[in-house]
Amino acid sequence: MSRDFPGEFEQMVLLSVLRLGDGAYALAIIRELDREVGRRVSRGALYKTLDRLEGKEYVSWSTEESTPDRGGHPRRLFTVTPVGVQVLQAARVALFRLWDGLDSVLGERPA
Amino acid sequence: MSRDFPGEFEQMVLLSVLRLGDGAYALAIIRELDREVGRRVSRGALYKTLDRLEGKEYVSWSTEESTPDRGGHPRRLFTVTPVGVQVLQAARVALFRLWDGLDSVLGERPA
DNA sequence: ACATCGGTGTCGACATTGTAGGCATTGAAC
DNA sequence: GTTCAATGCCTACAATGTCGACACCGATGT
Repeated sequence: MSRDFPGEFEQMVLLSVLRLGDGAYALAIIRELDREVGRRVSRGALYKTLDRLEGKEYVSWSTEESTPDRGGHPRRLFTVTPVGVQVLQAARVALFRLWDGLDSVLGERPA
Repeated sequence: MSRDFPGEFEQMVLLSVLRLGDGAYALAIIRELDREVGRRVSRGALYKTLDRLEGKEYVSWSTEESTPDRGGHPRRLFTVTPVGVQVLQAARVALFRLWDGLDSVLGERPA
């Protein structure tokens, strides 16, 4: 029984994938989250979430073709599916609705 | 080991409590969530979340003094603590950061 | 009186999401 | 050929999300 609303972390991961464009593989996502919002997560945590997002068809992926400079597994490059984008839009709309009128409490909208 | 980031639903509940001001008791919150973002939850679900928020000291409450017109337990009136407000602010800033630059994908910011 | 109903809050159980740490693989560097 | 770094994968556990059933008590009917 999948919810309509992605979890808090799922949402951030989806957004990071969007931001990274073609470079969205796991380690890059981790760095992005750390850089942008100071969120530190382990690889295991991230992969788990990515797998779940894949299960809900919010993301899909393909392995990188170019030979990995440094060995090991090839990178998995993620992209957000149209459904994933929809869900993000819906989540954003919902939050804006709830934030509306609360500027005096929460402060001005961040730039 | 409490996280810094409130869960997705926790956040919405906190926002609803803020919106409702003094009228923030459980049933009102449920109606608010349904009205604003179309989210339907049972009372059990909500109380559980409110209790957890209390545990983290993001909300506090007091029972309504005025005699309840219709019997039963007195209403619990919730308020968001300063810490709760802080957390909401932080969450909002984080999301704004991640949304930044994605308008072409997510569409214009909702009013 | 008595049963019923409607608005409350409470509890116990289970599903989903969040999180870490350790293992496996392979090329490069020494 | 040993070590190291960059990957991905798996198992286990913690936190959050969710419901349904229960208990309480005033009002309202009968």
